[in-house]
Amino acid sequence: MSFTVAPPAPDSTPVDTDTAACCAPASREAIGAADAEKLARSLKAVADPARLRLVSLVAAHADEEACVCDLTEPLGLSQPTVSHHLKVLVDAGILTRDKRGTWAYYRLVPGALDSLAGLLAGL
Amino acid sequence: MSFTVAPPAPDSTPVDTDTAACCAPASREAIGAADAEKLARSLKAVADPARLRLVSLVAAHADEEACVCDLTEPLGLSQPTVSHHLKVLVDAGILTRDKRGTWAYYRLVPGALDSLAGLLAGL
DNA sequence: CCCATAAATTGACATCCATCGATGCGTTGG
DNA sequence: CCAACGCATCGATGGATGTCAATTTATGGG
Repeated sequence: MSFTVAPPAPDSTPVDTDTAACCAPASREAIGAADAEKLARSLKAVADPARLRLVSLVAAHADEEACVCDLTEPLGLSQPTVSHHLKVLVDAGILTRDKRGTWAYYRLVPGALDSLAGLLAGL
Repeated sequence: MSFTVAPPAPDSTPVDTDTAACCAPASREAIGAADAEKLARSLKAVADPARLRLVSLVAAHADEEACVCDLTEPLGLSQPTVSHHLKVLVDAGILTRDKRGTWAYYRLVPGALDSLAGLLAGL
């Protein structure tokens, strides 16, 4: 969604050519620093055992939505910790939060994981 | 910490969760704790701007291999830092190292990124 | 031999991060 | 109106992590 793989910078930076020292030159453009940082931020959100299990637990639920009370016990973590991880996943655009009454229901953002996986495979 | 998170049982189908309290029950099994930790370790290796750019730079090279001397300057990081990141990527099975003479050439492990992406998308 | 180069290792340091207990806020039910 | 419940936030803390300067190791050339 927000990741533009194409480099927005037309290159005021002279991409060298002078060295040609030990290796072959680049055949295509690599990822830009800004895109790398953005992609890394998204990957960091998923690169945690607890958060991976949270995503999996939410995806495994029958109607693909789950409340915190259902996620705390199978993880073996305290309720504040689970809330923290869920907030990270929501901020990263992986999950959505929907508070109905006393409970907060989380569900997967459709295509979010696939988008991440696609960007990773297309490096 | 009243109980250990990782059961000694093999990883395939460890838990049968009793039915939940407030929400719908799980329709399929979620990822196990051991698998989550292993996947998280691989994802952590890639969840860093510098390492993402390293992977991209290596992949972008003409013969898909690059030495440290070619990677230090475009990253804007010191040589020890680049060496450190490359070691992380090699340890994670993303890159391979091949020292020829004075130079060390790094290249992508075929299918490593796709495998990671597949595991991520299949959560 | 000795020096120059390439890369890895070490040690130190600052920052980030996962985790918890305690607390606050909003909702539900009696 | 008040107690109970679900969840978020706060503050603290121990451990992991990214970064660099200095040093070490290994290779090659004069």
